[in-house]
Amino acid sequence: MKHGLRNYLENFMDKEPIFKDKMALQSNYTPEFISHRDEQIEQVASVLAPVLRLEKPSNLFIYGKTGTGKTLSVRYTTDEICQMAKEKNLPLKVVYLNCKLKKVVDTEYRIIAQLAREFGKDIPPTGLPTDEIYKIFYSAIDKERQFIVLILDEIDQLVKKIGDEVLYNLTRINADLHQSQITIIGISNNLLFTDHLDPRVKSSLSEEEILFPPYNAFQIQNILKQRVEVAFLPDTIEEGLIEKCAAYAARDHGDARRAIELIRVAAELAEREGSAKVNIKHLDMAEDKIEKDRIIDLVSTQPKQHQLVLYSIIHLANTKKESIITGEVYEIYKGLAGKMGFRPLTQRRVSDVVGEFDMLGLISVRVISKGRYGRTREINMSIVDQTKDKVLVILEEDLGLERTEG
DNA sequence: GTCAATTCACATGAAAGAGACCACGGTCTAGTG
DNA sequence: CTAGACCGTGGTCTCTTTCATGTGAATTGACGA
Repeated sequence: MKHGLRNYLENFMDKEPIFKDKMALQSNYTPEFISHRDEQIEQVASVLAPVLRLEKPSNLFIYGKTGTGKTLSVRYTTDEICQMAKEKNLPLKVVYLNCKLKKVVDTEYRIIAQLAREFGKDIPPTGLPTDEIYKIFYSAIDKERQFIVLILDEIDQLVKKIGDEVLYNLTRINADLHQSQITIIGISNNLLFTDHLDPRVKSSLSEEEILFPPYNAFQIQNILKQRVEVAFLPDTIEEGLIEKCAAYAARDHGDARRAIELIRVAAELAEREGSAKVNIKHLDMAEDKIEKDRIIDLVSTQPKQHQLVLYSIIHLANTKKESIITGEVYEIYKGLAGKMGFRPLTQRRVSDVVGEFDMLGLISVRVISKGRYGRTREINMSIVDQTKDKVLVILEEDLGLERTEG
């Protein structure tokens, strides 16, 4: 056994490496040049540039689908401006906040606390009244003259979670500041995001707007080539693979991030397999793996009660041909919960849980009215059978259930 | 046959409670000089 | 005398429950041709 391991490791060392610099495929990597976004970068720059003349830039709202280079372009531009400001000794500070990172920012309190922390204030994770936090934050930024650019990435997530009140407060903050000026850049994946926003917030947030269109297949190809050159050793990628990969990614709305992840995972698989080249087969495997990993991760991190609801749904999906409705799920769930000694949640709650699964893309849900026979959700599994079985096993393990036949 | 009323089985909303967590300030205790 | 342990208070956060209201079309039943 010991020898086996040693052999394996030695083997691994001997093998031809595929990666040269894996960093270039990480999602937080900033390439030296950003392709196909010149126009947008220029626009961002032109909005922010006044800060170099000590004028407050307009608030900026940026939208575009995932993986269209929004974050990258903004960070790139702000970095440049920051650097220039530094050279000229201008008081500029850029704060970047990704609202998607749970646990960091999903309440009003936490956002402001996080912001205050950026300005060197130590704020407890909880325990203080919210307006106290605001006060601390205000005093933190207003203690010296400075320009602040606040980047709120995935701002749609934020509003979905806690509403637009924070944004309202933030956009109005300038009125209360004597020394400093704050500019907000909102980045959203959701194109329709501004529609259900308080009009006051909307108008002040989107003084300027920039749209990031999705990349087309050709552009993704370029980007991939660029990254691949940095990340991989020469001759490790099979002919035509990049094109194929770009085509995959372009198929689902031009997401460059996905394309890069795809090729990274494919290469990892190839490496593990001991293959010297990454080929189409690996790419296909990678596509499966990414999806599967995502789902499995999602499922295993759910709370027990949610898992049980999901288990009930899958169980029903396996035993029953026609589509599933909420009532059935709840019945099964209640039975199982009772058997396992949980106190079952109310139907109201389960209804929401089902909705959450829909949001996560594990199931797809449609509200239908069956006339006289009521109104309910029609539930369909949206994960493939193979993965579904795996999920079922995980759920059974997590919940300590016996395998139920059927 | 037509049309409005009814009815079902939940969906969807709002509010509020339970049980965590945490900071802060006051009080108590034990250790130190 | 003082540092640290130990409360009680007041605040937030998350997950739930409770109570209320909404809803879309199959079904029903009254009505007129």
